[in-house]
Amino acid sequence: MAKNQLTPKTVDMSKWYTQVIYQSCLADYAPVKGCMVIRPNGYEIWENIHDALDPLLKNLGIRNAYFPIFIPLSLLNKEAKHIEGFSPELAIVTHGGGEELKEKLAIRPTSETVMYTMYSKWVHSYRDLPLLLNQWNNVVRWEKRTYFFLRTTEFLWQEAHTAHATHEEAWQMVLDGLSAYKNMVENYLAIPVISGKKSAHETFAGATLTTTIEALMPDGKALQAGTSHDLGQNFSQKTAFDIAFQDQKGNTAYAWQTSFGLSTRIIGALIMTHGDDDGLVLPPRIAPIQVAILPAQESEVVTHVCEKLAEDLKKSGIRIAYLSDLTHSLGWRLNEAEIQGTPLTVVIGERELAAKKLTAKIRHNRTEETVNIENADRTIQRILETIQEDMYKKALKNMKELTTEVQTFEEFEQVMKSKRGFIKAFWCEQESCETAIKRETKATTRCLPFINERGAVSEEKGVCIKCGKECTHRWLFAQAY
RNA sequence: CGGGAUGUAGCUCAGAUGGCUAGAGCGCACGCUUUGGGAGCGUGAGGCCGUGGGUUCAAGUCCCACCAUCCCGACCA
Repeated sequence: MAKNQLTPKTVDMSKWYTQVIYQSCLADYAPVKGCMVIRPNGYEIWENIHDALDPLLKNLGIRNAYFPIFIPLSLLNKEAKHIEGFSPELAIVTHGGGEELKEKLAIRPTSETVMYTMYSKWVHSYRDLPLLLNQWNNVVRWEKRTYFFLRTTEFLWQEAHTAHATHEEAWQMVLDGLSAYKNMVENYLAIPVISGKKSAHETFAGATLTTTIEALMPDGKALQAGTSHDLGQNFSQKTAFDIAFQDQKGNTAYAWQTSFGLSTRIIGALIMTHGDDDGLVLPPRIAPIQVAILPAQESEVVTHVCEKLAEDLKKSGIRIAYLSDLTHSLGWRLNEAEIQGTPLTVVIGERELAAKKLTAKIRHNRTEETVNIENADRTIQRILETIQEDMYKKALKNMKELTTEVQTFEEFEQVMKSKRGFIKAFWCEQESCETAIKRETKATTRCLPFINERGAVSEEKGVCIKCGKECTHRWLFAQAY
C-alpha cells in the first residue's frame, strides 16, 4: 500500500522517468541551471559502466590519461567545422585570479583540440603510432534545454582518441570502438542496439564519418547510445594540428585519427528500457546491489543463515545488501529493494527455515522462486545470469515489435503518428529529403545499419520514400531523444 | 531563443470574491504497541507564502517588475 505513487510508465513516460530518478535517489537538480548531482545510487551505476567498459578499451591497446579542462579558444578554432559545431554551446572563462585573461578559455565540450595539440608534439615517426589514449572526464555543453542524464550542461563520459599511420588501421579502430560499446551496452546494460553509420548531416563536427549505436526506448523514441568517429586527416593536417610523421620511406605523412565516446546519457537509456510502474529495474551485471537479503524475523537462526548466505555470495563476487534493520517492517524493506531496482531479493524467515528453502523474488518479472538453502549461493548466481539474459531478450523483443519496414511516405507518417519506433525506409541520401521528413514527421535518420562487424551495409534496389528517386540503402529512422 | 505554466513546511498540494494565531496528507523526531508487502495510536519539531516595489486601515490573496523552475518547440550526446 501507499508506495510513492509513480505515474505509470505508459501514461506519461517523461513524468515517470523523472519520478523514478527521484524515488530511487539516482540524481537531483543542482543549484546550477541545467546541472545535476549524480547521487551515490546513480554514480555507482556509472562506476560499474566504467568497470565494464574500461577493460574492453584496454584490450584495444588504449591507455588512460588526463588532459586539461580548459581549452584556449585559438585551439578550438583550428578545425573549422569543429568550432562551427561547438561554438553555440561553449562555456567560456574570461577571468582568472581576479584578472581578465588575455586569451579566453573554453571549458571543454570535447577534447579533440587539447589532445591533438599534444599529439602533434608526441608523434614524429611511424614508430610513435598508433597513439591510443582515452580519458574518463567531464565535459560542458551549454544546451538550451536539459533533462536528467539525457541532456545536462555538464556530463561525464569517456573519450578515446587514436592516431594511426594508415586509414585502414584507423577505420578498424572506429569499428572496434563501436563494437566495444555494443558489447558493453548489450551484455551489461541488457539494452539491444543497432550499429551503423550516420548521415552526413548527423556526422560529428569535424569528422569525415560517424558511426553510432542506436537504442530504442519503450515510448518509441530512439536514443544515440554511443558514437565512434572516423576523423580522417581533418585534425592532423598541417593547417590544423599538424600531426605529421615520417613514414618508413622517409616521406612526411599525416596521422589518421578516430575518436569515440560514451556518456552518462546511457544511464537514462538504462532507466527507460527496463524500469516499470514500480520504479527502477536494473540488470544484474550493472546493478550496484545484485542481491538484497532480508531477514523476516529477528532470531539467532535466521540471522545465522542470512549472514552465512551474505558471506558466501560475497565470496562469489556478488554485490549484496543485507537489509537487517528490523525497525523497518518486511514490507518496507521489500519495497526499498524494489525501488532500488535490485534484481533479486532473498527473504529468509522461520517459514523458509522450516522448509529449508529460501524465497527469491525476481524484480524484472515479479516472480518468485524457492531455492534450497544448501548451495544457495550457486543457485542464486545462476538465477542472476538468467535474469540478465531474460531482460535482454525482453528488451530485444520490444525493439523488434517497435521496428517497422515501410515502402511509402504515407506508411511512414502513419507509423510516426501511432507507435513510432524504428522505421526502415529507402532514402536517397540527399539532405533535402532528410530535412523534409524531419519537418513533417519529427523522425530523423538514425543510421544506415551495418550488417557485420566490418561496417558493411546491405545494397538493395528501391526508391526514396520522399522524392521517389532510385536508391540502394534502407536507412533507419526514428524520432530522437 | 519562441510558446505555455508554476513558485505557500523536506515532498505533494489546499488556502474562492483581500480580514484575526497560514492548513492538510505524506515524510521527519520521540514514546508505546507492532513486524511475511511501505503497520497503528499518541506527542512534537518544522514557514522572510520566490524577490522587490505598489494599492489598502489590512496582502499568501489585487497590480507592476524581476528572479527561478517545470512543460512544449528549435539546437544538441
